[in-house]
Amino acid sequence: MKSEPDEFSIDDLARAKNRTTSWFGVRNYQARNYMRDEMHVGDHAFFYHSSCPEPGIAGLVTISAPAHPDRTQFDATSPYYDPKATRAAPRWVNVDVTFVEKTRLVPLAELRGQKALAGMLLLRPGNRLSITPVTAAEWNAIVKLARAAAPAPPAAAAPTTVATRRKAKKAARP
DNA sequence: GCCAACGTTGGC
DNA sequence: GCCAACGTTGGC
Repeated sequence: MKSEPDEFSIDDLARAKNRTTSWFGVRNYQARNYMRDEMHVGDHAFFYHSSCPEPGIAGLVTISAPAHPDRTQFDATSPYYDPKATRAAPRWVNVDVTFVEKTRLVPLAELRGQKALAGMLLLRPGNRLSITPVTAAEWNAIVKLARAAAPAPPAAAAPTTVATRRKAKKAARP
């Protein structure tokens, strides 16, 4: 489950009341359907930080309430307001998620390097879905990764190319 | 900030 | 139902 940490991070969830939040704001039918049809109380999920300097898996959560109408769709002051949704016929639902554990940040690039995750939906090129299913094998592989030490960073910075030096020089001009 | 890859909208 | 235009996502 993706969230932009600027909006709501794993630390925000850890601080939230009952360490729980409604996963509001999903406005994609496929992602909604996963919450509505596939996610059950007690299921586990990864908390993924997206659209940020270091995208990747940041922690583990559990589903603590089944899908119910997303309140923000009725709130005209919310960025997630949907004028076509009515209380009689809500269009958007969300589950509740509860904090389980903050892990080390497992970067997207590291996930991409894992053979065991080659088929993972999250990593599929062009994938934009904010909620995607995880197989048991993928779950286990990632939890193992998260518990392992982070791989050592490269010993030295990448060598500067002529092109990037030119660019830097150009940018430095008054 | 750029851009590729999608999803949604709305005219026809 | 088609499809072009437009908006959004999200990595880089």
